[in-house]
Amino acid sequence: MSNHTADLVFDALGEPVRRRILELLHEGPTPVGRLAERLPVGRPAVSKHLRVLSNAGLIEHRSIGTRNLYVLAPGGMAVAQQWLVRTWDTVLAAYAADVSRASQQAAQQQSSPKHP
Amino acid sequence: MSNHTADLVFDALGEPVRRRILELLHEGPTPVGRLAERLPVGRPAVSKHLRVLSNAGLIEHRSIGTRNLYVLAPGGMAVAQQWLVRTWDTVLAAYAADVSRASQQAAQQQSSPKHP
DNA sequence: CTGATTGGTTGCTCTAGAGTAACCGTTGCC
DNA sequence: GGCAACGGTTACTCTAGAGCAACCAATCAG
Repeated sequence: MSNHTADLVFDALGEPVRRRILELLHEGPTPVGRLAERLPVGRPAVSKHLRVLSNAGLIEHRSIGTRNLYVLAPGGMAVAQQWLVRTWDTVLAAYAADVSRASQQAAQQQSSPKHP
Repeated sequence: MSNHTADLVFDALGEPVRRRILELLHEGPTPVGRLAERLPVGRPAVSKHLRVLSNAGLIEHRSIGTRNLYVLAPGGMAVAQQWLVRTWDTVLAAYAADVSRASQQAAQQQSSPKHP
């Protein structure tokens, strides 16, 4: 399924510089040199980050001559949001119920089904 | 601002073990020992990950005697979704498609650039 | 009180990966 | 053709952090 894709996406989003790259790309298509100018890292590091982001489906690149313009791609964000919603789905639905039930369990302190 | 909070959230989500913890907590409140049993790491590592997740607002913990039950918290997910939507706002406008609607449009087999 | 269980913390090792410098390939312009 | 500019890749170093073993603190049962 898209589980491994979610792994790639969140692993890519787990780095601050990569998030900054995405924020910079939010302004529009940008070549690598421009990104490196506005980032506290060099161009090789930016290239690596761009490769990771592209592999995760978060950005796309189009080669125009000797220049590569990078743009945001919606696929990665869709995967991330789907994972977030899927993980928190039942929690958001039954959040209040879990809270009150946990309080009752705290008072009773039972239901300890453990197995070696 | 909520920007540093987003940094905390995505940094917490950037680790595979932490994402597994969140998936396990999706099933309901769970103590630390139970998490360590189902994870490929020991209890000290789980404790550290739980601290990071709690610091990011992704989980909450409830001390019941000598047992600590951990549950998912909705605050962290809200921050993550807000950051995602904010970053991809322009892109979503450019593609003129919502995320959930993109799936339906993909089902209708429109000639749009899609990828697995 | 004593023993047992659960959870958290500390000190330590070790690996993944982030960053850089140097080099190479390609394209565009004269 | 020759030259400059832009990007990507490789080899290498170095640091952040993930993991574990051991120990400590707190709680409940008898």
